[in-house]
Order: sequence, then structure tokens, then C-alpha cells
Amino acid sequence: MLPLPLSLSLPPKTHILPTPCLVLSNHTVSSIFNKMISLASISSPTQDIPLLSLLETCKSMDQLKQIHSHSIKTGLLTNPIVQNRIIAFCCTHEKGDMKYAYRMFDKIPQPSVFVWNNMIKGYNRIDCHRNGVLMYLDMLKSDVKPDNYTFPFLLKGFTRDVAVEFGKELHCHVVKFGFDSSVFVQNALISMYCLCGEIDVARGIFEMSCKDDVVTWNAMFSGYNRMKQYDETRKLFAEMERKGVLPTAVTIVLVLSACAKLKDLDVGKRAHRYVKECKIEPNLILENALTDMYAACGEMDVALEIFGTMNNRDVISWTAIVTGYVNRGQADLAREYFDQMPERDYVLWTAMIDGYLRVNRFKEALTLFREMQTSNIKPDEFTVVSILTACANLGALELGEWIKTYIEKHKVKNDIFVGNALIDMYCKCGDVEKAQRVFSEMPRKDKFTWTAMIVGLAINGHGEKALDMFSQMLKASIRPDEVTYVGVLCACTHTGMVEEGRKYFAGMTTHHGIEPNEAHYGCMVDLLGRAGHLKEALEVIKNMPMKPNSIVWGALLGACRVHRDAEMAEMAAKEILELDPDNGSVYVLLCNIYAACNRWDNLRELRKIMLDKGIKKTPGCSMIEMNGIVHEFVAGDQSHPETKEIYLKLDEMTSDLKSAGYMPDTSEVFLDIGEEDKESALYRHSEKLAMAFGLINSGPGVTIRIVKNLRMCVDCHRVAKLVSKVYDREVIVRDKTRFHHFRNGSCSCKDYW
DNA sequence: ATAGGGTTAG
Repeated sequence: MLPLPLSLSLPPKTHILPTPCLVLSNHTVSSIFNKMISLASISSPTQDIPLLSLLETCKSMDQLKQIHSHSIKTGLLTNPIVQNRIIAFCCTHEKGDMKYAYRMFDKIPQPSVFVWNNMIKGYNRIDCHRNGVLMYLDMLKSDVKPDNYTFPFLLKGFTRDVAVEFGKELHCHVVKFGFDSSVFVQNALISMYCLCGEIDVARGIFEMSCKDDVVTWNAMFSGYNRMKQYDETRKLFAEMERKGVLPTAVTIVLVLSACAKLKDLDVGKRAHRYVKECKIEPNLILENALTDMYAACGEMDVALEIFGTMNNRDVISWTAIVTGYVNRGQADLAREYFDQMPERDYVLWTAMIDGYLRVNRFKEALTLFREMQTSNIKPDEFTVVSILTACANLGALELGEWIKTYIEKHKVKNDIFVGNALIDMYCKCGDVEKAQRVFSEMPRKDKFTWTAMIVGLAINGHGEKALDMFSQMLKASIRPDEVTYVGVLCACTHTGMVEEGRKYFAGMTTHHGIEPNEAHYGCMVDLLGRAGHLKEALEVIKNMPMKPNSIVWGALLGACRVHRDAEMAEMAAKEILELDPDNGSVYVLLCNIYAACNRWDNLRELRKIMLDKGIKKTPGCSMIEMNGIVHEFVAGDQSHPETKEIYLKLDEMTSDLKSAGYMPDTSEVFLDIGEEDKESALYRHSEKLAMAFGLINSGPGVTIRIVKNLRMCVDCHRVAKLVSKVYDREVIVRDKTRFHHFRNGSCSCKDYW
């Protein structure tokens, strides 16, 4: 009668559903249960009610089969209510068997809408959503009309794919059958559209509803939370309060979850008050949500109080506490709770790994990851992002590569976050080609993807490619943000493209409405200063709309070092020390400059101030990864187990290089010592130790990758160039700001750094 | 005879 859009094609049902045949298994009958059945039929021989109440208490398929066989023997099965209830058990009970249900269902000549509804519900329960839809279509074909229950059952538990595939069409059916004003159906539709990501359609249905059922509101909150639109949840909750709809525990959980994300303690507390005022019985989920909200807002005392009074705690409760501390940068406190939890899942492990990342304790993050693997907890996409970040910071390419293989082999969800982290990891480990490969294989790219690639190309010395990438990004209609522009300016700086830099700096405001911040001014000062325009760089600083910070002055100081301008350096250093009196590296840099300018009196004076103030040079530290293990060296290090071999190799290296024309460059050594001692001070620099270690422990032709915490010194730069030539090795050194790719005697930075 | 909405990490 109703012209329904039945475009969903229906294959013969025997192809999809099990072949019908009713077989009752022979099994041992529990004597107690048998007695219960006898009693049930004896006590009321003419009624089937006792059997039905027995069905209500039925716990397993075994028991059900006994009831079933009993009903056949007694002839009760001919009563449709008994049949229906047996089917309903299989469809709704957590241990119910849908194959069994179907065999019975298939024997019924004209199943009622109740039975159809249950079959639909059953297939959704066991996640066979397509079978549920097919059942529904079958029902229509056999001229049975859906009722109020049909659509909630049908739509419930859809996966996203199924919802996208069938959602709209089923919505049409709802309207045509006239159930669009049923609040249960509306709620089901809202949930279904939220699942598809069609939050606006969901909101439309919500707006059409009478809005006096709390579940309708909850469904919307849930949808907004799922879409990470937490502010919408907050706004809608305020509207619900105005309307006087009373919240339930579910409402409170959803609102608290949004407040945790928004770090909105006020609304969070208000939600908390409803628990007492509305006499909502606190359950585990609600208590977890409360703990998490307070922890996320930094209120660890309150969080711990709730946590402490909980009767039951699960891994989510512990995770809330751990992440609370992690967010406050208190990794050690987080670890205390982490260690106390006996049953840790991958979320808790990842949260703790993330805790170390937040405070730049990357090696501990990797150590914990190894423990996680030993505990046989599988990493997921969140974990691999954290580990890739640690690899990026440590320059641990081998482990990073291993993670990539792991992702592919174990089918870890390869989402945009993972792609971005892979690009970052490859770039920060100096392997731009592999980063580009990941980039080109990514089906979706966001501004972070492009920015990672632009910054990555820039720090690896591919300025032109970085700028080309930037114009491609604009062509792809992705809006750059302030970080993208840092990458763009950085590309200009590292390749000395002064004019381009000026152009992009101007363009960020005019084209994209991004006001330059301190970082951008720092880039400009760097760009102009390094290119020798020191005065212009100073002008830029003087004309900044905000107070110049130590990064900006630091950029000028760095330029003064390159161009050996001691006077301007003194001024820049003074400015930095006013902002940041304990900045040891400023003193060191100024020492370098005095030494390079042969201003020994100034140098001695400064050294005295440093001694008086107890200012020490940040020890230079180099890391090299070998067979998945990160080895660390400080200058003059003798703690490595292979120290003897390393220093022997270093001697050999020095004499090899000297015969290839190496002359130590001691110009930047500011220690007040003889020339010979200066040479030996240089000789023990951490990156040289790491290079020697790398030469010993890797085969011919293998690239040596080193990460250094400070800038490379002039002498080490020279040595690395010669090593690349004399030993025919590619040497890649990542220093504090950029990469040096040494190949065949020259460096990618073209000695411009 | 059968209904709906929930917590944790990049």
C-alpha cells in the first residue's frame, strides 16, 4: 500500500541466514531443573504461566533447550506465546543463540510483529546489523507493519558504516509509517545520525521533538561529545536546565565528560551538585566521570577524595588520576598511582608514557614502552603516536621504523594523527625522503600534516622544497596557522632567502590575518642577522609591537656570533640576562664570541662573573641510536662500557683526518688554557665520541645519525665533513635547531648555520 | 511480552 523505497536488494534468505532445521540436542538434564519443570506443569496444568515464569529465570541455552523440549512433549509449544518467549530469550539474553532463534522463527508460518522485532533486536545484539536490516525488509515483504518498537530495535547498535548505508532510507520509512513523533523513535534517530557524524540532522530532529524527555537531551549531548563539540554540550545543558528537565546519571556523566575536556570547573561543579540534589545514585561510571573532571581541572585533592571513597574502582578510575597528574606535569606522582594499579590496560600505559613525554623524559617513555610490550599489552594508535613522538625527540630512527612496521603488520589504525607523527619522526630523524613517502600516501591531510612536512623540509636544509610545499598547501585550500608560518620563515632562514622571508612575513597578516608573535619576530631577526643585516635585525626588534622576549634577543646574539660583532652581542646578552638572569647559555655564547674576537680581557672578566655566580655551561650531550638502543655521550665521557675502544678509535680518526688536511679550529674555545689543551678539549666533544662509537659499531657505508642538545661547534662541523669523505659515510647530525647532512666532505647547511 | 542515553589517552 505504502510506496516504500525498497531499493535494498534482498538475496534469497538461505544465503544469508542459517538453513532452517530444528534439532534438539541430547544433553544431560540437571535433575533439579527437571523437577522445576515438572512442578511448573503440575501446579497449573491448564495454564502456561508457570512455564513462562520459568523462562524468565532461565539463565542459559542449556536450560532453555530443556524448557523447549519439555514444551514439545507437553504440547505447550503450539501456544504462540510460548514460542515467542523462547525466541525472545534467544534474541535478548546475553547467552542467547541466534541460530537457534532463527530455526524456530523459520517454522512459524506468520510471525507477529513482536517476533520480528525480537529477531531484529537479536541480530543487532550480536552485531549482525545487516541481518537485522534484512529481517526488517523481510517483515515488510510479508505484509507485517512495523510498530513503535521496530525502529528503536533496528537502529540500535548500528556501526557507523551501517548507519551511513541505511540510515537515511530507514528514516524515510519512519516518516512514511508515521512514527516520527514517537519519542523513542526520535531518540533512536538522533543517536543514529550522531553516529554517522550528521550532527546537524540530529539537531534538527531534536529541535522538532517536544524536548521533555531527558533521553532526547542525553542523545544530543552524546553526539556533541562524540564530535568533540564539547562547548555545544555545555550550551545545550544550560538550555536543559532552563527548561527544567531533570538530569539523570547519564546526563551528568555526559556533561562532566564535556567539562573535563573544556576544563570548566564551574559547570562541572554544578553538574556535581545535581547528583545530591536530584538524589542520583552514584555508580562507577558517574564516579569515574567526577574523578576525571576534577583531575582534568587540576583539582587533584577533590579527585583523590572521590577516588578514595569509591567502593569499586576500575582501570578508568586509575587512568583519571594518572592523567590528572600527567596534565600537571607531575610524572613521578602519576607513576606512583600507575604502579599501584594491578590491571593496566593500554589506555593507562599510554597515559603514563604520555606523562613522560609531557616533561621531555623521552628515554623513560621508551623504557616504559618496552615494559608494556613485556606485559603483552598491545599498543594502539594512541600509543604509537606517543612512541613516535619520543623517537622524534631522541632521533631514534630504528625504533621509529620498527613502529611503522608494527603498525602495518598489526593493523594498528593508521589515522591522521599516526601519519602526522610518522612524518614528524622521519623529519626529526633526518630522513626526509621517507617522510615525503608517508606524506604522499596519506589519504587525508590536515594543517598539521602540511606543517610537519614544511618544518621538516626546512630544518633539513630543503628551503625551496619547503616553500613549494607551502604553496601546494595553499592550493589545497588548507589554511596555514602560526606554526606553519614559523616553518616557512625557518625555511627562508636556513637557506638564507632574505627577500622571500620578508615577503612571507608581510603576507602572513595580509593574506591570512595571522598577527606575528614572538616566534615569528625571532625568525625574522634570525633571517636578517645571519645574512649579515645585523642593524636591520635590531630595528625589527625595536619595532616589535610587544616586548621582545629572550628568544628574539637570542636570535640576535646567535647572529652576532656568526658575524663576530662583540658590541652588539654584549647588548643582546644584557637584554636576555635582564629577562632571564640564570640563562647559562647566554654567558657561554658571549664567551664564544669574546674568544672568537680575541677579546681576552672581556673573556676573563666574564669567566669570573660566571664562577662567582656559579653559572655552569650546559654540558654538551650527543645521542646515537644503535640496534634500537640510545647511547648518550657527554663531553669527555668515560662512562660507556666501550670507552677504551671509543678513545682508540678517536685517536685513529684524528690522525686519519689530519693526513687529509684537518686542522683543529680552536677559535671558539674560551677556556683560558694553552693551545694544546684547547685541542684536547675539542677532541673530547660529545659528538666526536658519538661519531667514533658509530664508526666502530656499524658496517661500512651505514649512515651515522647523531642528535646533539646544543649547537654544533665549528670544529666538530669540520670533523664531520672530513669523516664523511675519508670514511665514505653519510653523517647526519641534528643540533639544537637544524640538521647537518654531511656527505662526501660537504654539509647540506652549506656552512650556513 | 519488547524501548532509548554513559566514563579513559594523541
